[in-house]
Amino acid sequence: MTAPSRPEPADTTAGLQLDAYLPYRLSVASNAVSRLIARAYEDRFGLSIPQWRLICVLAEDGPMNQSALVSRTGMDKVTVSRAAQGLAKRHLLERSQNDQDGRSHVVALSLEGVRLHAEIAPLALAYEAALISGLDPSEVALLKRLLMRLQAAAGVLAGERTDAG
Amino acid sequence: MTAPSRPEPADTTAGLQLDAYLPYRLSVASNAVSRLIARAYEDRFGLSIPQWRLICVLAEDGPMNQSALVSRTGMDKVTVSRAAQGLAKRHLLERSQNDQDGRSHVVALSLEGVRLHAEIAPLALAYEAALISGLDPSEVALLKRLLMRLQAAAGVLAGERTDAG
DNA sequence: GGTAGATAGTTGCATCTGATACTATCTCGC
DNA sequence: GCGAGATAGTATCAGATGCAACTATCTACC
Repeated sequence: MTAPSRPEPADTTAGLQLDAYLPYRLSVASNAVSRLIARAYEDRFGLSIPQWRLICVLAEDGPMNQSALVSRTGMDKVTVSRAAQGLAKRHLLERSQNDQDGRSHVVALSLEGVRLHAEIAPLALAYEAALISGLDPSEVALLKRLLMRLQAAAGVLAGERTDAG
Repeated sequence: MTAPSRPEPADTTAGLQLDAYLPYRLSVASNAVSRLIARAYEDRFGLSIPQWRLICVLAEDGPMNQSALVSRTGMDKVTVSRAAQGLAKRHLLERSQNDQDGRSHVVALSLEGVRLHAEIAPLALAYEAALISGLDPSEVALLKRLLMRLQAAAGVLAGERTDAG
């Protein structure tokens, strides 16, 4: 029954500990990795993360219009628009009229863009390898799977529209 | 041996696939979760993520000065300063002079801040529970461990100063 | 074939973020 | 105690971000 002169701070946390809180761990880890990667691309190639993502997708899947890039990358359409403008200004990609639809342009990597992608890809893979060095491949596979699950769960909780409409 | 008229775009990816690229998966998952959480705190309690983190740390560990908050949360000192100012303006925390050091102030949750934390904590835990529902607890534990490993690896690669100097 | 609503993409704006520079205070060595 | 350098915190500025509004074009229906 003695009231402690200095109450335990832990008493007030109601079972919540920031260090063990998944959204916090996720955000801190992602920020650390993103900062690392963003700096590497920016310093060496003058590319932002959105720009690099567009290059990757276009290299993987070939030409497409911007709204396809939006759904493919999950980025905002404004982000995609500005990234594409920056890349076009450096002639890393080309926009051609879409005969089927006057509103949209078909975006494609230029030869120079393809060359840049081929140059960066090994570096990107090296960064990934360095990050996961010491981890078991099965752990990495599980990690990626869990991240996709979390992303999907967050989308559902945010009231994301699904195909079922 | 016939050359295809439309070359395989995958040929140019040099082994890199964005969807399987860990930094990408991490960033997308983190953004989805962060957006969800940030909206919940902002809409219901008018709190930003940095502000919420300060409240959590102060509730857990008790009063401390801002630089301790910086090292505890890993956030920028500017971010911490602004978050603390916002909370102080709402009287959710109090700043008192530090007799030992005239430069720093001791930051502590007010009674109202403690009450707000106690109110939000269950919601925060509910969000986490919803996000990981369907996952095995051992998977969640592994996920948190791997995220900390990645964060540490990114810090090392970024040339982060360690205690060893 | 003309009008209403949907869609592609851009621009404007308000906010957040972090790097830099600055003030105030502390510490150390003389 | 006094000056040089370190540290706590704030102010200022530039860039990134995303929402909302806008233009241009397409589609559907009458």
